[in-house]
Amino acid sequence: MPSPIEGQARPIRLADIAKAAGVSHGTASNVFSRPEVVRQEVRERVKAVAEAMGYAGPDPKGRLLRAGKVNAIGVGTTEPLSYFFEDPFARVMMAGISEACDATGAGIALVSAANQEKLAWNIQSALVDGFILFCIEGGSRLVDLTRERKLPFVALELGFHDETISAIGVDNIAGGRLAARHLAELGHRRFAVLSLTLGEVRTGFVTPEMVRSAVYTGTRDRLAGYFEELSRFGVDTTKIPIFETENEENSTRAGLEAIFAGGERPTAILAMSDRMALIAIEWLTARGLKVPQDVSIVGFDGVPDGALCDPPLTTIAQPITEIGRRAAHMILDFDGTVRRETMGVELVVRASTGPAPKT
Amino acid sequence: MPSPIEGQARPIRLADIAKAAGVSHGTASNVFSRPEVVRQEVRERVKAVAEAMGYAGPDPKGRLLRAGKVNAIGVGTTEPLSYFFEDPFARVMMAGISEACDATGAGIALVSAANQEKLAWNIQSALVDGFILFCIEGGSRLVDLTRERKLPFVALELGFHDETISAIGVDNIAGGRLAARHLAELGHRRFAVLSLTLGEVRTGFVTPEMVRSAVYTGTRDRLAGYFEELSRFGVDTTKIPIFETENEENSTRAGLEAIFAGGERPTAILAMSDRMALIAIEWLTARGLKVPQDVSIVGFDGVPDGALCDPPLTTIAQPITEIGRRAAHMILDFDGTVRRETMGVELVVRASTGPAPKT
DNA sequence: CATTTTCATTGGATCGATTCAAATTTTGCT
DNA sequence: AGCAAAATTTGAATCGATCCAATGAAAATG
Repeated sequence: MPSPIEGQARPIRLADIAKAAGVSHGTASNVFSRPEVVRQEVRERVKAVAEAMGYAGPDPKGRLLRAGKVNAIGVGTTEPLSYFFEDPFARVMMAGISEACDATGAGIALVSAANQEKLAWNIQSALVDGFILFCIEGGSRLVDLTRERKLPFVALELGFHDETISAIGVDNIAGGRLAARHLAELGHRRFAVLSLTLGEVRTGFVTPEMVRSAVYTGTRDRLAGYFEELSRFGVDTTKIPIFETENEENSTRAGLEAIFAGGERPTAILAMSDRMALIAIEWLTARGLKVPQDVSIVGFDGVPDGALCDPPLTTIAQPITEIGRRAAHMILDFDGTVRRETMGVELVVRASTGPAPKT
Repeated sequence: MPSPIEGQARPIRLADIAKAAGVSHGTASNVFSRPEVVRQEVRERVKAVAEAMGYAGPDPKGRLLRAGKVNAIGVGTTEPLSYFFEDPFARVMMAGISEACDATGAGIALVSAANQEKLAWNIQSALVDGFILFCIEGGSRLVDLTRERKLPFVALELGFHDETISAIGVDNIAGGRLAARHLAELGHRRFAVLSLTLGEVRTGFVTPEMVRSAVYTGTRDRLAGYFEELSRFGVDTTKIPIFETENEENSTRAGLEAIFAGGERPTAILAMSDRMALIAIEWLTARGLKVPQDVSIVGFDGVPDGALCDPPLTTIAQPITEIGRRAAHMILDFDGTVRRETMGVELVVRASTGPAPKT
């Protein structure tokens, strides 16, 4: 007798149905994929046989090989998979990607890996038509791996000097300037920067030397924007402490400790991500420093959380959803060309910035 | 002439490499998938040829057919894809699923569709080893479609009388009782219920008749839990208004309008989801009613947002992450058996509930 | 030197479908 | 009935790999 759990006796194939129904593979195939070309009587007979034999329908694995197209786009990162559901920036981006995929009926495959080997394998074996890459830390390795697949792909953040790959990002220099100008106009003259990674993952204060050799041009550009603008206001930018974090709690806190340990405390913090800015607000508040009365903070990204925290965060907003949408369309409507798009950013003034304290 | 963008001249196959390198396709295959069995000299030659010809590596499409296993689990819903990144409940669940997938190196494929036909096609053609189904509205159709695939699948929420499908859910009756007892003990006697869907999607007040014929036993059980417990406190449950919503803003607001339009206003609201509870808090506050001084609210789910809102939400917490983890493992370690797991729930008292107002 | 082991390589079979030119059957018309 | 046109059906080829039994070559053993 068949075992209680059906399915371990090798699954039924289309060929089995064809034989049982006394038709050719071709006809059997047509019954499922182009029913209109087969005579009704035959169609019904084949369907009945399929039903009776417990056929699961044409196996997508087989179809795929023939058809060539998966109809899914892969989204890759070196972070764990939960990043997609927990990080506010990633979530908004994914919402944009989802929108485009929903509209065309494409699926989304999330690809990630804790360790390097698995990452390689996962990228190499992902069943997708193209990739969208979240280039955070480890981004260049991710890009190299993906390039191997010879599938279309887009890097989010144009943080690469490599002009041969498609990418969508924002005007980081303009964003940096906007943030800096806002603070300078409020009278601030003593600053500190919470920076994203410049190259290899590390943590700590950054020297001008390191800035020059930065791998991530995105980080470098934001910094350049900050400094260009501050120079105009007569600020000596060489004195500004820059602390590189891993854009998470521990290293950001460490950075704040280090920055506020010095004698000349800043009255304004330029954070390269809302995430860090939010952590900074919390840290400062817990330390008894008022935001913005004692210290002003400007973030970068424009994630929804920034509007909800206390005080609401002044930030440089990226059109995150739109970037996601466009990235997805680049893959979905891939035409073989390399595209590099730079989106504009916007200063959103909320309550985390105020006039410099008079001292 | 070859176009400027490489790749449209039919991609290179393993067989091409084999021929060019003068080895059999068997050996060529081994070079990539079991390099240790081929002599170093040969291995290097083949790799060099592959490199020179711009071979992208063994195509997963081909490998898949042979190997049979995709190494990815599909997560299905009838909501749009963005649901996974925006809904707080779904996000926590996905985090649990992600954790399990990360640990085993599996990928996640998100499957959804706006319209019915696409849903069918997407489920039918998803390249996955099994499915986890978010059974919100339209759940039964989703289950039927998935069953056709004859792949392992798990329904989240045991909201189905059908005992032949694997499912993980919570003890809804116990949850209902916990919520009701908490409020009753605070002295409340006038209640209203914001309910999830009972069957077909609709909105409006619910009759006892409809409750009896509910398709979603999850909804029915929560209701049963509420009422059983309230009866013990001498509350006439037949007088309690039950408003069925679509678990989103508009219908929940409509429900509140309807409930508070009546003469006898409730002093306590039993919401079957934190989402509705949160909307209710906002609605009441905007109306000048104080939570919990005028109206107490208990949610259901235990999403993180509930702890952050004002006032923080008292709720029945499900072990959401754990449910996600287990669901993923059911697919990943599928052993052919049907499993139905019921998880416990917990009353989390925060500030949205307080003593009944003395009238 | 003959014989057994070990190591590499080969090439055919297979995974499960779709496609398409050719063959066959039906239908339509005179 | 006779014949062209239309509608169905067939079966071989293809998609791109992996697997494995058989074969051949080289190394180890008696």
